[in-house]
Amino acid sequence: MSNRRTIADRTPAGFMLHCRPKVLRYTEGVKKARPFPALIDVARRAGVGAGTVSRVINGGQYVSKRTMARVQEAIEELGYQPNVAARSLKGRRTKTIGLVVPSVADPFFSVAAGAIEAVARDHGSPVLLAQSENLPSREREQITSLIQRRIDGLILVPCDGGNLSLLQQAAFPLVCFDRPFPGQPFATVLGDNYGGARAATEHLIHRGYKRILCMAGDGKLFTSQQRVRGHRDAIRDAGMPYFAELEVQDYASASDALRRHLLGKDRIDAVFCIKNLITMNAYKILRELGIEVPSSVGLLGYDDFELADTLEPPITVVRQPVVGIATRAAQLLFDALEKGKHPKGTTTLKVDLVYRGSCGEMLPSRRSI
Amino acid sequence: MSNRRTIADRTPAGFMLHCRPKVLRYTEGVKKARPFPALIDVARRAGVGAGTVSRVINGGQYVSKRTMARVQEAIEELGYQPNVAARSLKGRRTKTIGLVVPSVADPFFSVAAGAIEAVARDHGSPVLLAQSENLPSREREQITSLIQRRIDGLILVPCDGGNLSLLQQAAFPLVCFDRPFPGQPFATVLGDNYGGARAATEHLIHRGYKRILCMAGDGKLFTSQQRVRGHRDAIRDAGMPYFAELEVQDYASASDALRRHLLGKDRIDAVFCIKNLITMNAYKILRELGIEVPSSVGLLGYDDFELADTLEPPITVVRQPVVGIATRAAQLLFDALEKGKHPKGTTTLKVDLVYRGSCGEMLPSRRSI
DNA sequence: ACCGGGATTGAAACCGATTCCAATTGGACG
DNA sequence: CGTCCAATTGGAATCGGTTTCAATCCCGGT
Repeated sequence: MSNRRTIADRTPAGFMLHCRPKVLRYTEGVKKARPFPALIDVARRAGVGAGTVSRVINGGQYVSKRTMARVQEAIEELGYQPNVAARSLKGRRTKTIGLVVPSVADPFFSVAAGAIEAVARDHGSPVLLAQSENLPSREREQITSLIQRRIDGLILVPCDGGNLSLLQQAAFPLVCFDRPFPGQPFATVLGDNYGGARAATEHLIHRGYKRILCMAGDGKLFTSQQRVRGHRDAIRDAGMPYFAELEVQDYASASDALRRHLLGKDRIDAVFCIKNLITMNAYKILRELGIEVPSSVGLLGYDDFELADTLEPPITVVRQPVVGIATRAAQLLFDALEKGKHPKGTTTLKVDLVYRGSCGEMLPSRRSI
Repeated sequence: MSNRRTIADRTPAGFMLHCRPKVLRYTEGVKKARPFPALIDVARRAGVGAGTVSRVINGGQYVSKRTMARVQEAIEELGYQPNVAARSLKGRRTKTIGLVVPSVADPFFSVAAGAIEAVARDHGSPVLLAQSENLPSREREQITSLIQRRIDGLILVPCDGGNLSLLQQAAFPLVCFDRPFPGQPFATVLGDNYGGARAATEHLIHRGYKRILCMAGDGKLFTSQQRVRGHRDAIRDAGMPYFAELEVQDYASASDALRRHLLGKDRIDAVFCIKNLITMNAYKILRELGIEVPSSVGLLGYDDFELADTLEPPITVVRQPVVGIATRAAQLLFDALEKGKHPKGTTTLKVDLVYRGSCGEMLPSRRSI
């Protein structure tokens, strides 16, 4: 049985053809099996118009106390929850932001995601989470999906410049995080990769290490490139010879390369690891080979990690202010959204060199870069 | 020149009063500054009706090849992106799921979140991420926020039973993850906490340890309780005496308690840590005090962690199949969404006891529980 | 030229909010 | 008690899609 009602029920037949007026949207008494009560249901229950309920929900300007109370009561009774999708259709704001990271399982990005969610929540916007896996095509899919959901703004760890047109068309505020957008002046927040790596290598040199192996991970990534650059410049400025073979630019061969350089002739006497997991891996290998750290070989890692201070010896690292970077990025985004000040330029946050002992330092301490 | 057409053009004036027809929604020539082109823009560009464009987008049933091509072209030219909010308003599906975890910075949950996002993406649904911090009030806020966004389904790590009514009213599929919903038969996926802990303690006992300190973390959490229960039962079934003072139920006093029990009289000879971070902390303290592991004191942790196999000695742990649990939860949810089979009951996944050496085992190996 | 019927198509209702506008109400005041 | 102005209020258009319905098109068959 259909509860659909057309004008035919109320209009003389002759009118039908030329003048088909709007049908009443909700027919009283007919209970639609809607999962959630809608605003109109609240309105009817309180015996007021839709506009009035809307006004009550949005701060209650121009609504009498009595009406307000009645509406509030109806809202309570029905357990009314406004539909953000409908609201944003008219209002142009979804109160939702997007976050695209390579992988949330990565401790760096998971901590960042946590901090970003916290800021977003304080502003009443949940976070739509997407992972790009550092794949341009995946990134594109994810951004498209977020655009179709009309996010108010996006925090992105760009892995590719190819999606520029997508982003330009979208025209919502964008903040890049950890990496800049290739060749574009989008707002960006990141740690001082160059400075951190440079200070790290200078430290190694200063401690007397001469042949430093640089384990760079994925050489195509911006962070990796910057850190390698800092490393190279430190070597050059110290007047030391530069050896191309002492840079390992990919994950796959990293372990083998390290082993080779630790055992063959022309042995290295220090390892500079450009990322978390690489450092841990290098530590494992050094242990496995029974090489003394720091006396035979020095070890220095980029990114701090749980237990870095507990290993034997404790590992000296460059520590990025992850939460600070993430929070800053989120704040920039909400400044743009709420105060309209569109963020531009790059914010580079200082990093710390945390002395712990894997390069032969005495006491735990640190220096700000 | 307007080709705006109201019914007035075709209707005798007298009809107007009683029968006020709808005005055409878009007047050509007036370019609205809309951030994104809408379906109607595509329709006009292609010279077809809105319905036709909609049909093209949704699979192209009942559309001629020629029209189809024309519409596709218009979509390309305008860079049209459908508005999911508008779509879901009518269609009742937001193609978005919610995920509420205590904290994404926690490695356990970040890995889980990554796995869940991966499954969700495969189904074309991004994930709305929310953190509860294990606070009931926060959990409530977050769930409310997700409901207002009309998520299709929710994966929840419940920290409180107080939000039941909210969830019941919402009536979307819900899958609990890592913990059950207190007193409710919602679908749940978790590891075998009881069995894992029991096997762990049995192992310690079997290795000859007699006085085992159980560091339980937050004793109010389900996982903690289950594991403590497994631990107790193992002790009881071994016919060993049970000492209440050997259970530490909160984080704050954990370190002090451990130190006390390691140094005072009636010393313990093993530590069973119920969570990741607690294990790492215990390891630090054991090291700091110069206590030999496993000869003086045995150490066993719940949850595997990076470097557990590299510490000296490598740490024996109970390993949960995190990705498996998370993936299963996500799959249950999408089964519900796509195949309509509403999930019920609890799925308990097996855990592994990974023998590494911190309890005096010989070789690395493992046993499935 | 006429007819039946399936393939296409456009128009308009509808989803659930916001917002503008016009109408009504209420209170102060003369 | 009538006026006037401001505070309230209801109604309708609108956002951007989906979906139903009826109209039209196109065909072969007669």
